[in-house]
Amino acid sequence: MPELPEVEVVRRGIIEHAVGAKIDKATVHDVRSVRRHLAGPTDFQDRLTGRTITGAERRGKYVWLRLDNDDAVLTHLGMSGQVLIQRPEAPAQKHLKIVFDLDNGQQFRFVDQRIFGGMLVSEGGTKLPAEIAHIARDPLDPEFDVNDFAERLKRRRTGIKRALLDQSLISGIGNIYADEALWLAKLHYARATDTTRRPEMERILEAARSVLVSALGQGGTSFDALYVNVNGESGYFDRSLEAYGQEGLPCSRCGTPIRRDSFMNRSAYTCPTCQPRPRNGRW
DNA sequence: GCTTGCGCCTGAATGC
DNA sequence: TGCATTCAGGCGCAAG
Repeated sequence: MPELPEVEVVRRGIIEHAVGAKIDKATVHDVRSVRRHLAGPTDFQDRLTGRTITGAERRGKYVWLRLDNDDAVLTHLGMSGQVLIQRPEAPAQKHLKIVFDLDNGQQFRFVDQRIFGGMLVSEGGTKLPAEIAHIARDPLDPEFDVNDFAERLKRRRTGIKRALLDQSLISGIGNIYADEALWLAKLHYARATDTTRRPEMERILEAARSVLVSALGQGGTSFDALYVNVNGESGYFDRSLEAYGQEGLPCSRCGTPIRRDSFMNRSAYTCPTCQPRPRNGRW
């Protein structure tokens, strides 16, 4: 599934292959992929026709195209979304949802199997679309404010993993990277946020940056000239995961079998030795 | 205002 | 073998 590093790869690919191009025609093949564009698919298409793409920006796992009239095309890949830049004659993908015919001879294609992702046009949204004003900066963002994050984390009455997954507090961290970061920081997911001390918090941030940077290094390798890669697989899967999905396998630090717990209707993987469950933990 | 849980969606994996 | 059920995941929204 696409995580922050893949989204960043998409952004770079768009800059390389689509910025400067005019959208001759926009076609919505599945209305569900524009369900967050409340004015509907026809309005979505009309607003894009004739517009020139002037840039691509990212906040967390959202990426948006800047248009020459100050509108923005906000995109989220969800669980299974891909952005491809291909020639029109390339065969249509099974789950092709939205196509922009560009005047540079290419097509911008949005493909999404599970339809958790989608696109919308945000009026005047080139700087930061209003629809995602609540999304916090990610820990790699130079303007990420550590003190502000620490303060808000302290005020929470919840567990640390829930907090890491809350995109309004810190963005770009999904279930996989949350588990990896917590393993690296040697903290249990149920650690209460209000009692987390500053050094622990900095350990978590450092760990989160580390997994993101490492994945970004991997993700960047899989993109070529005509294909803006988001193959639906994280580059991070290329290197071994330490905790996520490793149930029963020995922890690489201490050899204790990794444990899987049900958590928020999902999974949480921990090393029971390196990441002992806190006495007053919170879910 | 904050926290928690549901529902969206498909296909692979699993169970009977 | 074939059908039915479960699971995975990010995020918006509603309920508590």
